[in-house]
Amino acid sequence: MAQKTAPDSTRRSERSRRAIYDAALALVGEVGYGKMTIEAIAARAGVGKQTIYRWWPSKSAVLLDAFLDLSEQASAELSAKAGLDEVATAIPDTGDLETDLKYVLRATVDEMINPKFDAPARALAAEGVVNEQLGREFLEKLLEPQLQLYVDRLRSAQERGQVAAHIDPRVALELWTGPLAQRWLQRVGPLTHEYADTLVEYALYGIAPR
Amino acid sequence: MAQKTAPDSTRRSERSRRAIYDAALALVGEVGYGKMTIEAIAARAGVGKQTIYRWWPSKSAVLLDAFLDLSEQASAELSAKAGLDEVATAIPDTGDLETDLKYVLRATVDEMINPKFDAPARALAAEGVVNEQLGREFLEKLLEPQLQLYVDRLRSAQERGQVAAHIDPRVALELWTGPLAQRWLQRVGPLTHEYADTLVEYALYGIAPR
Amino acid sequence: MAQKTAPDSTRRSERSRRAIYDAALALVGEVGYGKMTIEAIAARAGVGKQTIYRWWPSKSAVLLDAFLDLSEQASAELSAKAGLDEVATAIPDTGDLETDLKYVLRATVDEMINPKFDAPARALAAEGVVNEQLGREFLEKLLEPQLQLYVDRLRSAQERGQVAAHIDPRVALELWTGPLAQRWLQRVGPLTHEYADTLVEYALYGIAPR
Amino acid sequence: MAQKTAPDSTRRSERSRRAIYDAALALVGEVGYGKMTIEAIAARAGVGKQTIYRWWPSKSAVLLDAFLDLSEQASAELSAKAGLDEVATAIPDTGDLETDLKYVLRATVDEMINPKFDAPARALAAEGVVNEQLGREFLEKLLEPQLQLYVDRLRSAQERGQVAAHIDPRVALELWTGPLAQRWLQRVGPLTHEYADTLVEYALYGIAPR
DNA sequence: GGATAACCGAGACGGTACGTCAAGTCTTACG
DNA sequence: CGTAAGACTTGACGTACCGTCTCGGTTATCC
Repeated sequence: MAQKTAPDSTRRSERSRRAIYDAALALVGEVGYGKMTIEAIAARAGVGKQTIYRWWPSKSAVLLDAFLDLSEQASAELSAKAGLDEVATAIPDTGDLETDLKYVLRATVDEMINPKFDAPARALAAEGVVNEQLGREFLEKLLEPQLQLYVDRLRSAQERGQVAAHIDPRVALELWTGPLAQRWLQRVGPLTHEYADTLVEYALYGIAPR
Repeated sequence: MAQKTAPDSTRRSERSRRAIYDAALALVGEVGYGKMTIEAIAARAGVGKQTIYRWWPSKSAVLLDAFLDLSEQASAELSAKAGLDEVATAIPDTGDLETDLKYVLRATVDEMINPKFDAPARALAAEGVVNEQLGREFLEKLLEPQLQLYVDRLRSAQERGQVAAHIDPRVALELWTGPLAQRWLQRVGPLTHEYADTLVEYALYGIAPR
Repeated sequence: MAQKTAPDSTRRSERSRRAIYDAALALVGEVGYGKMTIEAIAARAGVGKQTIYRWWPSKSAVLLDAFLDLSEQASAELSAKAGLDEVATAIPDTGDLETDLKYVLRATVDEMINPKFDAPARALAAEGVVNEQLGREFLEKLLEPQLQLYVDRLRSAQERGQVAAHIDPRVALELWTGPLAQRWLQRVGPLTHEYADTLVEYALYGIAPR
Repeated sequence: MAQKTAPDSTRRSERSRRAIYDAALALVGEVGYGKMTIEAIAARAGVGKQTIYRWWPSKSAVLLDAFLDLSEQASAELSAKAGLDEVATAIPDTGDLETDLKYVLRATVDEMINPKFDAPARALAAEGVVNEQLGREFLEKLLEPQLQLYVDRLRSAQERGQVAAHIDPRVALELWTGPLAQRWLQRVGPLTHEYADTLVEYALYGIAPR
């Protein structure tokens, strides 16, 4: 375990961490990931470069943490606004799978379009494509939990006979997450609520005549 | 006109271009896109840096051209091996859509797994996520032609009543290209022939009980 | 009174001070003055950085004190070994100036050659050349007392008629301290006992034919 | 010969070199050697840092070259002013050693007092004390040639019987260069023309009664 | 004998400069 | 004129220390 004597996190400056997150998110939006530099983050955050290097191994790691923090805050806010005590952690289950999926997918589209999320998420996704280590972290911490919600919802639908018994939920969910991701990241087509609806219908009933 | 007196492409050195392509593809495989530098390409190709800057605006542009060149060569070779006079430009049409799609998707999986293609394609895809200009070019020159083949094949199937009339082929094809791309780029799950087959089945017949 | 509430020296840790001296002297010998850092001294001495900054204003001040301490110890030791109660504070006065000077200069050469003294003394001398404040302190605390001994001895010789009456002792002594210092610091030539002897002879009798 | 493929000096930018010399000399005077940084030299010279690192291994090496250049210019100017075709390369030889030495030593004192020379020369001397490699270069390129002039002049005097035959000129000259250097570098006393004269007299005729 | 103020070790912090790398531009000499 | 070579300015990299600033934890008097 030849670690470089890891820093003592109890003495960490909370104010610096917040400032770094804010600076990173602001910069990735303003100049893009490629031109975002650690020096610029440090300068904008009013922080020494070393303070960044002490706690993160790379630019992408900073941005990942900043984005995770942003996501947490955002979902906490959302839940608070909805008057809930706890953070919402599931896809709605009205009993009607099609309706529920369309609802969630429309929300997903909205998020993908929101520049506040788009810029950092896109940057992280891109970096993850090429940097396996980051990709796995991105997957594990952000994507996987979301995907699991679909798995749960699909199982519930299966129990009610709304999804065929032989279907593997883990594969099925990719019928809509895959296309959405592709339109988002590769700009293969416009990202609209209508598209989301169509996707749900095609996925549920197939494209072959019934 | 403030154009920088564009270079005269008739006097361009073919040998240099080839060497640059080879160097770029080799380097992206060896050190990855992020650590691939123009200087290294020039050095490895035995070429002056200016020769690269004269003909391409950026690292990603070089790699895109190199990869396009590689793709052309590869498909030419493939066609030649198959004893054909021309390059294959269509998805097989045996009359059975399911079989044909499975065939093509398995081939796609094989390509995605082949490191010779994976490294540069992945790098370009990643860069395209974040660099809109490059992304559009990547889409237009590489993805779109492939997608169009699916559109054609789906229309043919529609005519034969194997795909419901109300289905939009342009959206339908994303039911499999999307998930495949997601597994490839985001490592959401393993990329296998079985997965490709399952995808085709789900897409064709839906996940709801028939 | 904008004094920073000077620290209370009665509560000062003797053990820390000693450890700092030892560390400073060891380091200047091992890595040289330029590469000796306050952090390294603190680490090697097992001391917090603040403990150094509390008591000294700069790296050179630490080293100066460390060296003064070393000198005191050394001359105390020397005197003890000679069975004296007090520290020797004068140049021997056998009545023969030439002999006495040669004796002292040979001892000086020996000290200049001893690496234990050479490393820190050289570092301090160098720093003093460029840092007037330190230079003056070095001069006042180390050089001047030594030089005064020569003045005293020369006056004694003058009284006995061994040195011409019109000679200014304060200048005369530089006839040998100057050359010795130059050979030591600027490596203008080898530092040997023979050289010391020659110097004394030339200084006493001049270089013109008598 | 594991050199890092030394740069091609024929393509070197003369303008950059000059600007670097000027900047280094100006800075050493303004902020002192310790606070003079390579970055500041580069900035002041309007030059990239790499251009400095390409041609010199260290701050001291830059300053040494700058000072050598300054010295050359200065002595060329001096000779030109005196209406000479060539650079003066000897100590005057009027036949009277005492006069000639006093003349030269007074000029030396003037130079040591001139801040334009003092700042860089002092810095180099200090660095040379602690950095043997630089010290040797300083000695070889600057000091030694000066000292050799004294050797020549002394030999001439010896032939004429003005210096005793048994005297070693190489040692004798240190009787005045040593003290001068010590007063200059260690501030052991004031540097004046009178001091220079006294030194010559003591050195020539000794301090013992004749 | 318990409070309390200082020093102490440790080390995080905002900074500056380091020496290196590569970007993109410019100049030189060759074919 | 395109080219190989490579010096140039610029700017970011990741590291090392600077000197300042908490943070607990010992001492070490002083009530």
